[in-house]
Amino acid sequence: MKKNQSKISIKDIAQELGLSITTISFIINKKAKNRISDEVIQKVEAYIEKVGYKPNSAAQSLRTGKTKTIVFMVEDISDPFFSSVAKEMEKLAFDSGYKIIFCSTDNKKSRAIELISMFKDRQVDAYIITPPEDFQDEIEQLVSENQIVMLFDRFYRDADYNYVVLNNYGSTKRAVEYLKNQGFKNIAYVGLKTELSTLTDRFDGYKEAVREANRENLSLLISFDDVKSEVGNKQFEEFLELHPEIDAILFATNNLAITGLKILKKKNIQIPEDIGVITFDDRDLFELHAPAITVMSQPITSLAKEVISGTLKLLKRKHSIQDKIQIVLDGELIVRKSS
Amino acid sequence: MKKNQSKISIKDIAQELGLSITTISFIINKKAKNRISDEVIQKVEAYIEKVGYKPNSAAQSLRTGKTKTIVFMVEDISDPFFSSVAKEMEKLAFDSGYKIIFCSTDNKKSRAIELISMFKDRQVDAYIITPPEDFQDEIEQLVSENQIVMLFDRFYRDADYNYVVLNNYGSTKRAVEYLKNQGFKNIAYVGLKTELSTLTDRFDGYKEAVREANRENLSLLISFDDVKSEVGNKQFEEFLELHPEIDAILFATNNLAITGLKILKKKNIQIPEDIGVITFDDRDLFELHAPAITVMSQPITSLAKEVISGTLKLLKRKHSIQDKIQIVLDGELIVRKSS
DNA sequence: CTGAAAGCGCTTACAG
DNA sequence: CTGAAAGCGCTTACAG
Repeated sequence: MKKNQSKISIKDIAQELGLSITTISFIINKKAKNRISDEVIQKVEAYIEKVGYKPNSAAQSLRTGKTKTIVFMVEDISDPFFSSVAKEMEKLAFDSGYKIIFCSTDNKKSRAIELISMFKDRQVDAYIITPPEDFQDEIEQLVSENQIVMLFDRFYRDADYNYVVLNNYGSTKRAVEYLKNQGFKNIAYVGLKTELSTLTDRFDGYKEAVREANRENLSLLISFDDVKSEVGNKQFEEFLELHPEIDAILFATNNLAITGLKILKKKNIQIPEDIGVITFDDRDLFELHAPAITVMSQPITSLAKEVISGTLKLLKRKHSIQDKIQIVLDGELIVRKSS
Repeated sequence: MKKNQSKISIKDIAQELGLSITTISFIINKKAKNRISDEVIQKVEAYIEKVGYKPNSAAQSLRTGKTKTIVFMVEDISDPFFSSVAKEMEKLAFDSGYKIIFCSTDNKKSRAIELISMFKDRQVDAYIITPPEDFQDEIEQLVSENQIVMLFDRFYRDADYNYVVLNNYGSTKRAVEYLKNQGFKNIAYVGLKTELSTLTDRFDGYKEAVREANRENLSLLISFDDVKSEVGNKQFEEFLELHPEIDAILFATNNLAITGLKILKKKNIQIPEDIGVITFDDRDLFELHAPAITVMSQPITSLAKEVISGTLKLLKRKHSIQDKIQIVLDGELIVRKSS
């Protein structure tokens, strides 16, 4: 009883009970129905329970080629949006017997390539990927190797992959229309200079909304790497000075909003009296801010559920040539004082 | 060239080059020195490079008993403190050939037990654990099974395990002394009702600091589960009403501070005029808050580095009976407007 | 209803 | 300096 339990193998059990390893294996894998007598099943299951036997997963992987592992490659696991999704996903995956390995690309293509190459050695069963810029060739390569790939947060409009994303276009349009209905006239958009669908869709949604309202397109696009730097701060300041007519701003990401709020505070601009504010992604920061910030919140739990259930569905499929899983969810507008 | 590269095995290479798999294996594992001729080594390495061969990790694991996997069991991966540490750890571990699996216990003992049992099947090489309450027996069990265990963020003062933690006692004492020097008289402590060393050490540091200053112990301890609920809010409000003399508050965790700041705002209490504020853990929220909040920040990068380098050191050891790795790091006081 | 045996892809003690 | 072979712990096609 005091022996190291991880040393018990199927062979030990077979020997102990006077059965073959075949029989034990069938019972463990629930493939015993109509093959093994109930009496034997009972005896084996009781024994397994008693000694706390757990199959060696390395041996199973070697034999079956499956590792029961899913990689979740995000932009940045310390970003509250991704870490919240990760937490929800983790539990769902564990409950289905899969473990998840998280990794961050920092939106760097080179890092993402490194990571994928590393995980190929480890033979993971599926990839959930938040691709960085200019990454479609790598995704295509992975798919062509018959790997299971699920895109998350961003996708490629012209390609037929599996994905779970927000309705960025519609959610942004809705946010702008809300600001318009609140009486704001000159609504600006502060976004990222990037080809990622998440951001281009948001920008398109904004442009369409102002076009429909016959208003001017007042937009500033900042490079990803500049957002948290002085360069980004300066660009935003200059943008405000160049367009004194702006009376509301839609920030396309929570990091942009944080940068923007700092500058607005520094310039002593009152929210919402001088400028109304709304941003993507809810964070407790926005709720606690004075004034509290209106947000277009992403449905974290639903996104996580769709990603995992979609990926598990793909893992169960026999052929990869079936329909793609393509899910688009709407954001939720949470109105606070800033607008 | 277009063949599925994951199908290449050591056997294929041996056959192709007219060598034995032994030779190939030695070269792959850098054990070829003084055994294999340089000429052969060169030839094999070139071929491996050319075909992009990667060893099958399941087979390696089965053979060696090592999985090159580390589990990092945190309280909550969506908490900014843990996700920031996780991100730093991830890179360091990957660079050493280890992958990390994150999981959250939500400070629930039952969940933590489930997770450990699950990872035992997977035979991970090491456990980095942020134990929930009343978990010492489980840690002891794991250690007695010769598993590699590294405690993080919290530890057991009376037991000799490996750990990397903050100097919670000293850092809290320093924070209180700073408030005292700023002229605050009645400094309150808002903490958690728990036996976790992190929190008891912080509370002890506070108590010692007020004792030395001949001031009263003004403290409120809230249950972990109540922090983000109405119960916690009410407890904090009542505490303030009961002690109108309080002119400064030290929050022991960032979540407590968020709750507290919401209430202070609601009650229209001015910071720092009416009450000075300082909290543990830095978050951009605190920097952006009006006024910006003074924090006792944890050295995320150093903590992550110590945890990983310590764990890797343990993994390299032959005998588990050597000295424990026990690291204590100081917090950094970042002074802002709130104090 | 049950079992003997091959084989997944490695590592390494042993032999030469 | 190089190789034949055992064995890690499973799963499963095949035989009875």
